[in-house]
Amino acid sequence: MESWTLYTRRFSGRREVEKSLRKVKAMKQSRYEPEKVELKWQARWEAQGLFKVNEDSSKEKYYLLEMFPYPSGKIHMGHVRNYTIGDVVARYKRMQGKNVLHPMGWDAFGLPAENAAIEHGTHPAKWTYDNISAMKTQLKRMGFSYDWDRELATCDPSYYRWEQLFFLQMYERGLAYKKRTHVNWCEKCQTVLANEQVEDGRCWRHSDQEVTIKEMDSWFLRITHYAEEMLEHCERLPGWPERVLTMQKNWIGKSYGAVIRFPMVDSHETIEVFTTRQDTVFGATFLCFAPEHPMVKDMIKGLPQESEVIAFIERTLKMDRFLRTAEFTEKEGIFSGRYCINPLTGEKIPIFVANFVLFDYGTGAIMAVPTHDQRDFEFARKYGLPLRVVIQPEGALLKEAAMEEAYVGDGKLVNSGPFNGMSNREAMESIADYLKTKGHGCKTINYRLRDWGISRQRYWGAPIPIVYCNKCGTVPVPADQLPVVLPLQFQMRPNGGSPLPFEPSFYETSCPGCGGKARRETDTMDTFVESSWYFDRYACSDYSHGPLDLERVSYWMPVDQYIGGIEHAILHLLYSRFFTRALNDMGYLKVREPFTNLLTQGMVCKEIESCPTHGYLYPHEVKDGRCVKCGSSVILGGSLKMSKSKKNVVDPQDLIDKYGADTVRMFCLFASPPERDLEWNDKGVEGASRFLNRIWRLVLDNAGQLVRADSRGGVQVSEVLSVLHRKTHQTIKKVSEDIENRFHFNTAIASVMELVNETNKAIENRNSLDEPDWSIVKEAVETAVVLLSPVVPHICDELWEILGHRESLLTVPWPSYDPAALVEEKRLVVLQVNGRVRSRIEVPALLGDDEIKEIALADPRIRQFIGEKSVKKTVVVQKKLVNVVV
RNA sequence: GCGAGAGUGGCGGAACUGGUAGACGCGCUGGACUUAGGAUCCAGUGGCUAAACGCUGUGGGGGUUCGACUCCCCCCUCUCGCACCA
Repeated sequence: MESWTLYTRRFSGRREVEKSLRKVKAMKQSRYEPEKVELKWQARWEAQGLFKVNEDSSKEKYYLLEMFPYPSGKIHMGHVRNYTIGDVVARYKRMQGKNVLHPMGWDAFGLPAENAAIEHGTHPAKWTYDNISAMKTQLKRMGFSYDWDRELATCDPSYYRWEQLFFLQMYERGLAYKKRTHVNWCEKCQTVLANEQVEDGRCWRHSDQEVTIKEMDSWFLRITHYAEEMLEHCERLPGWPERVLTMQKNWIGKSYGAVIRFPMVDSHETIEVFTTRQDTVFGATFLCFAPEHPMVKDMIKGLPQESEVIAFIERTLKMDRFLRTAEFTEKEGIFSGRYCINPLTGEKIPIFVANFVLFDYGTGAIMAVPTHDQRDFEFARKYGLPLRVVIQPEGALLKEAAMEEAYVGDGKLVNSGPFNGMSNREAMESIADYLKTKGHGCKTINYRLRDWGISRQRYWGAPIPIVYCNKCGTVPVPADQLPVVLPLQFQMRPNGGSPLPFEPSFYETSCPGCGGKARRETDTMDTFVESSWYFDRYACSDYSHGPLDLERVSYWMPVDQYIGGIEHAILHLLYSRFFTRALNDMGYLKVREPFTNLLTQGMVCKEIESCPTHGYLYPHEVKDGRCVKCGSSVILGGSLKMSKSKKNVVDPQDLIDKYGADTVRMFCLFASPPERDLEWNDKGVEGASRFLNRIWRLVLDNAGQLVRADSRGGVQVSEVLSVLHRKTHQTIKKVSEDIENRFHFNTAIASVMELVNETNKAIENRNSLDEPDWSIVKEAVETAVVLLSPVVPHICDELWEILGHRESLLTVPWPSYDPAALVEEKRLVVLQVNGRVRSRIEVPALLGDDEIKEIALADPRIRQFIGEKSVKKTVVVQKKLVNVVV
């Protein structure tokens, strides 16, 4: 109240009011208004078609790709970070003269569309296309330099028709096949999951949903055909992070061992087991089957144990797969009532069915050697099965009755007939050879990788182009009848199931072979199929004569730099590598590896806050460290990946509205190097905004002098300006190297900040600067603007224009530094005594090491620390440091 | 358990092949301008100390070296991936 009267009284005079108004008006004109600047340049870039790119054999190509998004509704911070990193590289490479392909599209099939359709009474297609349009607007608002002419959506028939063609050709080549199997079933998704999509026994997208086993007919892609090659080629991907390669190698899981055949008693059948320890075969005292194994049901038929065994199998299969095979789960099994013969000892040994044996791995049956395998040991002890030591360690004597755990180390063979006395390592080979000559088995290589099950009982996916005919059986849809269009007139079923099996207008068809009545396949493909080749299609997304225009694809592929989240380290990347090989074999591609360099960016994290009674809290629900609902003090839960459920998300749109896209881009890059997790910090965003305001003022406050000054004046200047000149070129060097060698944008930005700080210092007394001085300042300012332009392209283009240029910085060549400008006429040399800094001196740069040493030894502070002691040694480091050892 | 990565101020992070530890930013402190300041500018800011290029300091302990955040050995903690794979 009082201050208001004061205010009005003070400004009551007319002249004062007018004066202040003029001032405000002038201030407004030069104020940095991000939205205005950004919209202006986005419109201009678009009008000029600046981001469009064509194949040009005279230029070196650079294919930069970021993982395309699922159109979930709006972009999140993870997208912003991923795409900002990509955009900086794309713009940088372009300024370096490369022909850069930088496309964007939509991974548009998938479950959330179906769920949203049910929830909101809409159609998955409408929901998806609405989301695409909303997210596209947001991506454009961020100023990313995509060539939108190449945009694709995988749910469009013009995309998935080619995928259906690939499927047919894979079917012809035996790379796609159908089989009845035990599949992972997610009740929430109402569909099958691939092994890779099961995490800890739960659905990869429903962490609260346990995956169960169901028997079902499914289509598979024979990814195992390329297992060995994909494993070997891990060595040829030096541009991939080591940990991703390790995960891929582990997933393929190659192991060397042997298949051994155990003949059954009272039957002509033999049981095959896979083992990596054929050296212990003489110690195999029983045999175990996985409950799923089809042989079990046949061999127990009519036995007194039959019903008991079947009950055990059914009970075991109902259990959660993860729990059943978890390390801490007790080993359980049941005697089948049948026996087989250990082919090397000739002994009759019992056959069990056991919960811990995996049907998916090896042959689904194992020989059990309780003395030398911990699992078998536990099982044998529980069921009172015999033990026989066949490997004796050096310097100890194992006795079966006294053993408390299996001995899994090396040693000499005992109880092993002709192999007694041999080291178990040698016996690996010898026993394998022996098995082979006797016809009992052979050496083999086993992979953990299974074929890729792609059948999904879903609506919102690409139909599998197959028809079932009573007469002709399974018949592929002829290529000229593609696409099998996913009809859009159906609604989702209320329980979430696919309408396709219930819609005769879809599944009723005629057989392409005999013309008779036939039924279409109603399963659709796993959406990972679409993302396994979208990067190829970007090269020619308008091509309509086939899936890929070989000429254009060959120009662009492989992707030079792929950028995305670590969460795709196995699934998407492995499938893409498989598809690339298959398409190469089918003649569609000339490359065998899709991605030369891979950058996996870290997650965007933020501190979570929670209340003991109200759970996770949004920031606005916390006041002074207390929950606004109940007043309890809030618990800080550490920094975790942003997620809606933890209420720690930051909506990029809010930030764009408040600070502008450039600030958001800048903070994402400045907060941490890309491969590390990014810790969100609202104050840090303000810091980024502040810096942009500083550089804005630097240019606007000095616009007159800067525009008038000569570019690159080389005249002799004052001390402070020669430092600035050097700093300018040092910064060019630093920024170029940081981007080029390691994508460390945080340090690149930091060094431009230093340059700006230095420039501000140099013009502190701007009235004393003369013409040549201003040309040095101009060089510094322009360099800062150019170097920063890949990071914050809008403000830089605006400043560039203010500085008197016409073109967008995207078309300006990346600057190179002048090595001569880096040379310093003086150098700071650190003087140490016994490794401790005791003094610093400035010496002329031309001075030799010997002279520097002399000066150092004469330095009063150094003399003081040497004192009475004698100098033992003096180390001189190339004009940088002198260490005197006493 | 196995594999990979990481531990640096109050915080995010620098220090690239061993050579001034803490660039840059945030925060904080003091000051300037201002009716006001959550705007802007200036100065300071690892700890200890009255102060210093004095001591101390990069998870802990040892080692190599004239010199170690950096290399080697042992230990601790955290993150991620894999995990009964026969």
